[in-house]
Amino acid sequence: MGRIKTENNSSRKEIIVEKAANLFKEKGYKAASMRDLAEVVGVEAASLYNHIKSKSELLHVICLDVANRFTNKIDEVEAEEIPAKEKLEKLLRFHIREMLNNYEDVIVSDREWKHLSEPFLSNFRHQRRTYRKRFASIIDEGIKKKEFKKIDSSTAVLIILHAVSGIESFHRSKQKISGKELEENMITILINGLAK
Amino acid sequence: MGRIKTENNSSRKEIIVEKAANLFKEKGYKAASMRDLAEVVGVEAASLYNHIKSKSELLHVICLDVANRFTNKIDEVEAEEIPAKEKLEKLLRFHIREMLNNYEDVIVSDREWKHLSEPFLSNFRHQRRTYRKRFASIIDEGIKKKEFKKIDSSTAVLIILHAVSGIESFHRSKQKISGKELEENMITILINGLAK
DNA sequence: TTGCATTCCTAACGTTCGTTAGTTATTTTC
DNA sequence: GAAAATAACTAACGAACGTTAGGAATGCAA
Repeated sequence: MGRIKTENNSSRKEIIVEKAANLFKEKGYKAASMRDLAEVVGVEAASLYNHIKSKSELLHVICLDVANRFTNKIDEVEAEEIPAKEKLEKLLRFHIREMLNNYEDVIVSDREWKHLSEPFLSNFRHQRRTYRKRFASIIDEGIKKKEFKKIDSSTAVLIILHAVSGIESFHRSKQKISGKELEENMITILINGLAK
Repeated sequence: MGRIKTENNSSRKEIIVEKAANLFKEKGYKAASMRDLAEVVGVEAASLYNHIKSKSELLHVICLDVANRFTNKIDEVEAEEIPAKEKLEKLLRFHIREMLNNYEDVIVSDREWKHLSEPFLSNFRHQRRTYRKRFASIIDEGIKKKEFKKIDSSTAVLIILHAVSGIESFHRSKQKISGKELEENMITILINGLAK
């Protein structure tokens, strides 16, 4: 009867959530069963319920954590008194680094949030919408101050956020370039464009 | 005992596939049940099996059709003798228009292909990889001819393809701008960048 | 209008799912 | 080292799933 190994000051629940994020990313929330998760954790399925309330709680914890990370960052960036272009770059670099380092939760949050149960679904939708509006405001600010071209800011947000989420494929591919190179490439393309 | 209405020369199977694409897009492949689909089609679940072999066949038909549409287009574009920049723009506009007009299948194919069963999964993976390589080659060609900046072409492909898939959120939002405007905005941002 | 193919229905199958109950083993606390 | 708390186990539940079997209704060709 081997127990869950609890190392690095992390509780058993935290370990389960971490393994769940990995599993949800790999198979999708619906396709990942509690028995799958149990096997990865090294325990019987029923034992998981000593640490968590339900499968949906796992998704909720993951999504909430990701949402809070990005909300905190945009709070921080908005407060700085720097040009909009720098604000955008800081935010963009944060997105890229999150996708390079903590990508499992981010991908799950991005892709599986629809399966959240109420009231968390409504909360998440609201937080997401608010975040995008604040992001668009930064771009609008840059347009007003002639730092950016006159484009539709919500389209720009849409492009940026989805472009970043494409870093997932980078993880799967035989990475010919480093994370740092990827970051610089993305910044260049998105801010300065492909054309010479 | 109401039959499936078969209008516009489309067979009953085609109608089922169409409704399935819509349902898979809305709920995800795994979360969408055959009973859900039956309800949308207006029939009992078992009746669907007079027209299709299995649930997974539906996904397979959708993904294969999308993959073929894009493969045909890149065949066409590659054959033209025009600058790489124009090839890219043509391809990009095709992606955008597909996402504006036939987006349901495209989204499902993009997001749910992992649930394909063998050998279709391997085939799809191969076709996808090949497509991206050909796409990257067009960009590399542009770099060599000084039409584009010196960037990593596979990163550029990654950004472009995922940026386009973000058009899905555009469908959901109260579209303040038109499809045509969206298309021009995306072309501008991706090819010329945000910065002025 | 009869005969045949098609399309639908009801009923049910075997599986897998998330989860609970009750029990046993391990760790922590004093 | 006994008592209490924690975390694992086995067994099983009811529900939902994809799918099949077999029969009834419908549409089409003669």
